[in-house]
Amino acid sequence: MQLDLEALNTQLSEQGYKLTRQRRAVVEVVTHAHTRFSAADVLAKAQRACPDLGLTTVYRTLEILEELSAIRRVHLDNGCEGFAPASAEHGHHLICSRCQETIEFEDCNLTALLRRVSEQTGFTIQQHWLELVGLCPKCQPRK
Amino acid sequence: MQLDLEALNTQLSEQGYKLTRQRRAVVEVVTHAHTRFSAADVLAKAQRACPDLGLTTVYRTLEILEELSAIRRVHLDNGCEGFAPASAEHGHHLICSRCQETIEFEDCNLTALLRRVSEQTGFTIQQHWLELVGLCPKCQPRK
DNA sequence: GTGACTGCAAATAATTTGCATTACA
DNA sequence: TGTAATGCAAATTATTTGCAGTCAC
Repeated sequence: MQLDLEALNTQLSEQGYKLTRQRRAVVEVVTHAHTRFSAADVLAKAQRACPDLGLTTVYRTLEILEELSAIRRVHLDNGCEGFAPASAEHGHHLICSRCQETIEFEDCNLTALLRRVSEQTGFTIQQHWLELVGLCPKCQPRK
Repeated sequence: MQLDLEALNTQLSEQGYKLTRQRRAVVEVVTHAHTRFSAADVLAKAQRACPDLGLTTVYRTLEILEELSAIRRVHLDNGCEGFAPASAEHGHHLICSRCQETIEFEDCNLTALLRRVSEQTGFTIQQHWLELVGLCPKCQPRK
């Protein structure tokens, strides 16, 4: 399920955000991304369509897109953060450690686990963060 | 299961690391931590015992402790990273969103989930990252 | 026309590195 | 004593903010 460029532009507009050239360029890149990305990654790609785009605007736009749940924060290898397209209401990401391909999965049936941990610790669990790393089919060694 | 101060010092020593005053102070703080912490947190606490400790050394020591699996990286709310004591070979952390109390749990029975995701996507899953956030018993509102 | 949006440059913040000095084993 | 470890200051890197000019609606 890929993010829809038009739908996202419409949503921005409906929320009162102006559809500037810069925002369109960022949204274009983000909706077509099939890997996780950093703000700098977005800048590099979006500048092809919009050369005068600045990094500040990328940060500001990513912030908006996160609010709209169009993207979600993920972790990059260096420890700091990046973003990935998010279509599901509640989803997690699976990232290829070799080619960085990133896909979203909605199946997070952690109910039993959460209940056990909750019972054992007395904690009330509010949120969970789950991210999987592996090798996508293309990057797996041939047998 | 708490980290053992002496055991960790011994381990450092056996690995060829010198037991300097600074390292002892950092290890002391880390082994007694019951919340996740940043490098700056460690500096502040460890300086009580070792006033001339520098932040650089804290970073360097945390790096070593991570290699030794005595601590594990976790995520802080601001998006960047922190550390938490790690005793289990493979564990995850449960963090109180109010008081920051952090405990480790080893139960991560994600086998079924991992298998499903793997089957659906064709990915070979190598690692998983799981972190839970909730309210510890002390911080839960009274009924 | 006007307020939201922009880029730039400067400010923050977190972390890393170079280097001369110090201290553990 | 020799080498690893240290603190400091400077360098990097990531991100945020202030502000004057610009543009979508």
